[in-house]
Amino acid sequence: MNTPTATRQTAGSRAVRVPEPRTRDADRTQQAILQAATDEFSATGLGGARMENIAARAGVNKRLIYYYFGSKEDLFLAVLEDTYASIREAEKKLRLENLDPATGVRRLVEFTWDYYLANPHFLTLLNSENLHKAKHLNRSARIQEMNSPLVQLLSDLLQRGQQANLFRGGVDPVQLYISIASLCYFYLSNNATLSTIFGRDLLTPTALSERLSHMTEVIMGYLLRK
Amino acid sequence: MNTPTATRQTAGSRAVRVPEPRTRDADRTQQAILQAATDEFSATGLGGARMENIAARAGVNKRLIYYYFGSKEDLFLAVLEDTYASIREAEKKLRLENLDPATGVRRLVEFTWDYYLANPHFLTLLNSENLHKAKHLNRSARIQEMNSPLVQLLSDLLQRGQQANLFRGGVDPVQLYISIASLCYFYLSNNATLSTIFGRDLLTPTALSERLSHMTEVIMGYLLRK
Amino acid sequence: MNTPTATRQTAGSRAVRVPEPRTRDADRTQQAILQAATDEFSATGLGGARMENIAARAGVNKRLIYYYFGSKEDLFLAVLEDTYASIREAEKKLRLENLDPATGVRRLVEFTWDYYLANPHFLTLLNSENLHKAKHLNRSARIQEMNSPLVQLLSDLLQRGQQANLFRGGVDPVQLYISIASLCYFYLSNNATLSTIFGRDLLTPTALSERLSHMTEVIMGYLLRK
Amino acid sequence: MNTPTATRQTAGSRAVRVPEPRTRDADRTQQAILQAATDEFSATGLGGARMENIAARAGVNKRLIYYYFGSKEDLFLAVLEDTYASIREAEKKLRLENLDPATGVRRLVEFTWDYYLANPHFLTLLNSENLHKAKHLNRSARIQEMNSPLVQLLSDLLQRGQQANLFRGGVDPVQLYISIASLCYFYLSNNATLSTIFGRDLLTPTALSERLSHMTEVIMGYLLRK
DNA sequence: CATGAATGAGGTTTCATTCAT
DNA sequence: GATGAATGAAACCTCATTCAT
Repeated sequence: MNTPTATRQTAGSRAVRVPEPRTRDADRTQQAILQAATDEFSATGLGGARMENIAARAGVNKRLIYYYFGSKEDLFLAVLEDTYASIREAEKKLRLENLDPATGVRRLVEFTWDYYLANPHFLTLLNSENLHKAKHLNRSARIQEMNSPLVQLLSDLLQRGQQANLFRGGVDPVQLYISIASLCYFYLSNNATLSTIFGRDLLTPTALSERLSHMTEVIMGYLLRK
Repeated sequence: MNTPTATRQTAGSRAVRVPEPRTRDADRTQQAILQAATDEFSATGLGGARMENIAARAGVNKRLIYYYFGSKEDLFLAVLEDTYASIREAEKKLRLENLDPATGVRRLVEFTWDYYLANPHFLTLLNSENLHKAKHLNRSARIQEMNSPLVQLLSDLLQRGQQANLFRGGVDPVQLYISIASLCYFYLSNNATLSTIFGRDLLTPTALSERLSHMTEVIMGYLLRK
Repeated sequence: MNTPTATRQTAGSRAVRVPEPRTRDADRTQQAILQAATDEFSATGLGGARMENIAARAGVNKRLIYYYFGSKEDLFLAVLEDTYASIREAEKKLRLENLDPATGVRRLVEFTWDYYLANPHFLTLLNSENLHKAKHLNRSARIQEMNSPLVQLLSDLLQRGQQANLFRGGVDPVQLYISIASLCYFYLSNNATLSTIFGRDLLTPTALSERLSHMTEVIMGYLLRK
Repeated sequence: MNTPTATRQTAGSRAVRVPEPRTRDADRTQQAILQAATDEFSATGLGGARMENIAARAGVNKRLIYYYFGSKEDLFLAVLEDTYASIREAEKKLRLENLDPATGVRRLVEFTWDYYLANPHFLTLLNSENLHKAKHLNRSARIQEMNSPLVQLLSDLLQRGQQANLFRGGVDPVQLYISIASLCYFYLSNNATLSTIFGRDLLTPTALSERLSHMTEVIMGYLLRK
């Protein structure tokens, strides 16, 4: 999404045609549809999304969506795949292996937070997919192999930190990864109801900055040896 | 709708019945509808829910739903109100003020985890409402006054813990409450996609038990003075 | 169709609601839809039929068709069942068992001819169903048990005729029944292309009368002992 | 359509090619389309046929069909013309005039039966065209002049048979021809519903052989002098 | 000779909702 | 208090066909 030159494939679902001779328009059109679908799906969920709106947003004929993506659900999967591809690509650009353990973990928390903040559709799309028990993702071969390399990186950080006698031992990197994601995700994803319940705007710059500090302290307070 | 004199309430909780000569059946029917709606909404989201299914689940005529609840969105709000009322009621039964600070916080983590586990619809319903930016809850006067008492309880625990030189200072109880909720909520709410991504069943008894340990350690590791 | 008082059931397919309290309107509406569907399906085939047209012909809302009949294919099956029910009912009114063998067979040829002439939709509907390899009828329990009683009657006639030394022996009643139907059916069903090929109007009163004579002679010429 | 100079023919038979410098591929492509269209139309009827499927079956681009045949209905007519051309060609190979009258008639029954058995699409295509009241054939000059030569041959056989005092007199050859076709056509065309109704597989080798015997006896029993 | 891209019209079906009793 | 009958609007999707190369 952010990298128009990357040969991002919408593939995975059957009906998608991969343009061999690389006609300019076809590619651009597919991108436009994908972008529009991302917006619509993230704004209203799978059930609430309207193919008509997606077509309008993309500036293309409704029929063309079916021509390229087959069906609403296949399009949804394509959007999910695209969304995951984007975050995985961003993750690759972190160079955690080059940082000292404590800085590395802090960097990871920041990255996760910033990414969710900058890509709110990521949260909504995942919520939709979870409502459907991941039935679309489970059909995708590509996603399964996109297993987050972060877990490996995190695992390395933890080991290095422990060997340096900085971090506590026995930490499951998957648990930690989920916890970091949890702290960032929930705050932003449930912001609307939380704000209502607590009667307090959670999205002011101050609030956001305080949240990041708090999360970092929670994670580091847990990890660092006493 | 045809009976303008009928005090049709969009409400839902048992206690708030109109003092007219109504049979018990009316109450039971409303409860059945509410329960059916909770199931349907949590299973498919607001957009995906079908009034027909709700009527079928409740074993009543579709028209009755409109008679009692006015519209689909009003029904959704009633479900939300009922859902919040239930968790608030459960929260009241905790007696954190009688526990020492560390035990109290641990107990709160457990309670949150257990409640989400036992009431999965709570997570889905909140996700739906957040997708809609809390527009239903914002219309409800009842909800807005239902601030979670846990924040106050947590605030007391934190103060007691700090005074006993057990807990670190400067902890915002709202931030901590949100963090506890985050750790429990995200793991369960996003279980489907997480399981797919990590290729690991996160709901086995062992996995659940490990998660609870991990979360408790994260929270206590952060809170306890070094 | 011809007998509005008969408790003709549109049943068979799942979605059909059988009106217990026998509301007048519901029954009349279902009949109207069935009649309209019969007309539309027989005029254009299953694929060519338009639900919109059926609704218009019946003077009801399109949605109502789905309310009563579930889907286009279920409606088609209901039409087929209704069509078969009608011809079976008409067949019952023949009293072949009371006629002498030769007269009985002649009467049967006449009946078949007259029925096809008076109910041209019967031919078209069967053609459509055969195009679909009887996939709708095969789903119907009712049809299977409606096995033509005519075969039994015909069998009796053949036996009586043979015992009286009038008819030849070794005649399979099913083969004969199919042959009688063939002679009538094909002439009428394929009339359009036959007329084009032979450049001769096959539907003038004279032509029809000649056809009936010819068919009767063919059948009797075959059956009667030399 | 884009090439007004191109002598695009709605025709279909091989011989009628335009004398322009065309490669063999063009001819082969047209044949492939025609064959694919025959299969698709006979399988699903005119209304049910999909241009997309025809293109896929023929292994050509959809646009090409329009280039060569103009429209779906024109293509359907081309298929009909091709189908009729084929049966007429087959009929020419019969040499009934060299056979004695009784053998000739028997041979004709056999031929008709065998041809329908070997070319089931013939039946389905005719049914479709009859559903549309022969509106396509009526537009074709070629078809209208293609009177079946069998009628003439049959007429001769009848005359010879009558002169030899073998056959009964006063038999209209058209009626007899239609009857022969009827007996063969209906059994095969309506096989699906008949099998369902009678609960008996009508296409086993034994059943087919018995049918041929029966039909031959019916026709000969009618024709032969007593 | 051939094709991928694109479309407008219209198809079946679904849905929340209301009418009439 | 309760229900079967009925509907208008709009959803997803399909189809024959044309555009541009």
